[in-house]
Amino acid sequence: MSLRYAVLGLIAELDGASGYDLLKMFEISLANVWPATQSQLYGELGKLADAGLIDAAAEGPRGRREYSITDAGRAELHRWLVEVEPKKPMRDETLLRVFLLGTVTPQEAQEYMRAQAARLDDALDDLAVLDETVDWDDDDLSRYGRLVIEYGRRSIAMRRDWFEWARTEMRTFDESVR
Amino acid sequence: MSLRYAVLGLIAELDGASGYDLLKMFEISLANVWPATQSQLYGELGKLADAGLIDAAAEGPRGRREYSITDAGRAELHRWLVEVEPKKPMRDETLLRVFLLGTVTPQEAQEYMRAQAARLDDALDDLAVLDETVDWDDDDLSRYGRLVIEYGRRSIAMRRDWFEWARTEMRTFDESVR
DNA sequence: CATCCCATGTAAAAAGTTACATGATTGG
DNA sequence: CCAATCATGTAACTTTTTACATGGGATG
Repeated sequence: MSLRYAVLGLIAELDGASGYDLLKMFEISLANVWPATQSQLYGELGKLADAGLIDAAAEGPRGRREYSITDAGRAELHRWLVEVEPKKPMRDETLLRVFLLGTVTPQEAQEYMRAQAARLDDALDDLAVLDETVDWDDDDLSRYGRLVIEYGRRSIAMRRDWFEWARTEMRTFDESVR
Repeated sequence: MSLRYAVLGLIAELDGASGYDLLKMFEISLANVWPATQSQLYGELGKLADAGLIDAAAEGPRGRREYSITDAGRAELHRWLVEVEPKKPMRDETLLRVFLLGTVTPQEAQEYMRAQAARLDDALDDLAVLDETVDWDDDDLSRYGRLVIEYGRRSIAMRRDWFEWARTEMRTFDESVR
């Protein structure tokens, strides 16, 4: 159900946005938070309009349709944000691989861990560049967006450190096997 | 496609496991890594058997069917682990909420952040208890499982710290608005 | 006037969730 | 013998992904 609130929330913050505008937001700002495809987005816009949570303006220039949140929509968004318990069915493919790393040779496992740490190091660099490139405004989206970027930075740094730590731990496994 | 390899990998490590045995593994060890329901699991076992990646033994005591990995299955698991690039379409509902926190009052936002930090503190305590309760064996699954637990611990600690940091950051937003 | 970007929509498939359904064996 | 646990299977639904399809408007 979160997609629904992601869309509703974006419309609340970006009044008068079109499906296309929202799609760009999903691609840029929400890419690492709550990705959504064009297909999902337009479908959800239809459902939100049917439910009376958003209003669709008449078609503009290229069939463009601008949306704005209704009072009912604002109330529903608010309810979700403050009342509904977040649930966390987090799936982590990288961790799954680590969990199964006992099925390959120690050399391959080491190499895997090393490559992951390196990949995360690169990601940290990219994030630093991004942070300097983007000119952060003072609107809500930018301010909260910056907090989310910092979250990403800490998350990646933590993962990198863990991969390096775990790699040395795994070396002690190999020794005990020998 | 990862579910397929989660199942295949578990069978590789726990030779002769039944669907039921695997389900317990998903509930206990993989709950926070790659959750799967009974429904998904039995379906996947059928597909893996059809694809020749696992062998199903004849029915035992209570209709129990024991699975073991085939050479083709082991090769396919290996290929996935070392050759296929992991992809990370991570969705984070909590982060999505933070992203949209500009739509509620500063007081409500503060309370949300505070509650999240507290929740993560509790989770850290639970994890410490779990770590002391479980008696870790020396098999692959236990050793790698411990690495994954440590990942969880670091991840939760990082999140807690971030929530506390972000909460104070958000207070400066409110001041500039006033 | 062609190419890029704006702009929307739908169909089909894969993945994941929830619920229902059934029966055997073991331990107290 | 009764309850808990072992054990499997399927149906219906929701969510997510991938692909196809179409056309208008701006810019060089």
